[in-house]
Amino acid sequence: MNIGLLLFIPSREVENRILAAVVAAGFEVTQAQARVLMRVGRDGTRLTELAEAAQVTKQTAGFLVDQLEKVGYVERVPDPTDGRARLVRVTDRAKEAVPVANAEMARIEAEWEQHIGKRRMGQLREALEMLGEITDPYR
Amino acid sequence: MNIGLLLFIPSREVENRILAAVVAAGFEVTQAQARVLMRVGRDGTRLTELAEAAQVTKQTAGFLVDQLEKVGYVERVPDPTDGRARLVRVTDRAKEAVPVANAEMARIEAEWEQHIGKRRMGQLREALEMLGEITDPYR
DNA sequence: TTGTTTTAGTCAGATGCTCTGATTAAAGTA
DNA sequence: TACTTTAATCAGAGCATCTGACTAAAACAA
Repeated sequence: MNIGLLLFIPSREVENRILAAVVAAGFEVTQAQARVLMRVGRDGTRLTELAEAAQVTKQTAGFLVDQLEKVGYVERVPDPTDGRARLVRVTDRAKEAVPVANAEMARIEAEWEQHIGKRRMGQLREALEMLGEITDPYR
Repeated sequence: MNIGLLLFIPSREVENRILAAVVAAGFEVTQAQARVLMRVGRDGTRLTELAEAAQVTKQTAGFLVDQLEKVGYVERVPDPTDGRARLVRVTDRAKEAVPVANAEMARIEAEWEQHIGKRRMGQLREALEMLGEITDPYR
């Protein structure tokens, strides 16, 4: 079986379940918004960086940040080091979603480990981290 | 690092590169169309089955099959066993894309094996196949 | 300093993919 | 036969994404 599909299936499982958990906890956010939100750093991140990290155009990132801003999950503040730029920052309200997402992620990992064993989980993670070195465009 | 993201990055790499190779070979097809096309079986597949396999609604599958039909990559024939249904079949023209996709897949796997080693590739595949047992909704 | 080029972001417009809800026709069932 | 389920389509809508054009600030070159 095609390794692309083998990778895709569990990755979608993770995405779907984490989003479902966050939505169930009362956060109204879409998959696309979440992908952008996930990439916002501690001290704020520029739109251009978000676009690169999420693999979308600046326009798309801007569109999604507009929506996130409208519902109060991010805010835009001026970048003190560059008059053209603004920093996107996660609000306290949105930060409350983090533990929800982490808990679901831990649950998924536990289920997987239960099924394939601790050893194989370790091998899986090791192989994926190394693959990231050659497939991740953001590092 | 989040294992969902670790899985997603190489899976996207595979999808992007295979699509790019197929498009470069002169086939005009989109990612969404390709995902449906990939699921059409040897002797034809019903729209409903395609929708399930590709994780989309029947309407979406129908929309994509319409486009694929328009450019001549699939055809719809009556299902002899059920008057309501029709079978979607891949045309000879579209079948020519298969070796192109396979060649690119082989190239990717070779690159990965070069980077992480044969042993880890084997472990990766084994772990993913086992994970498929609990995460793949179509088996 | 002034002029040119690059960079950060936005505006406008279009397309593509996906969904929900309603409908038609055939098949299966009581 | 009458009812229910299934396969597919029609109609309408929303979201995500893109390309191209633009503005303003910053960086750089002469």
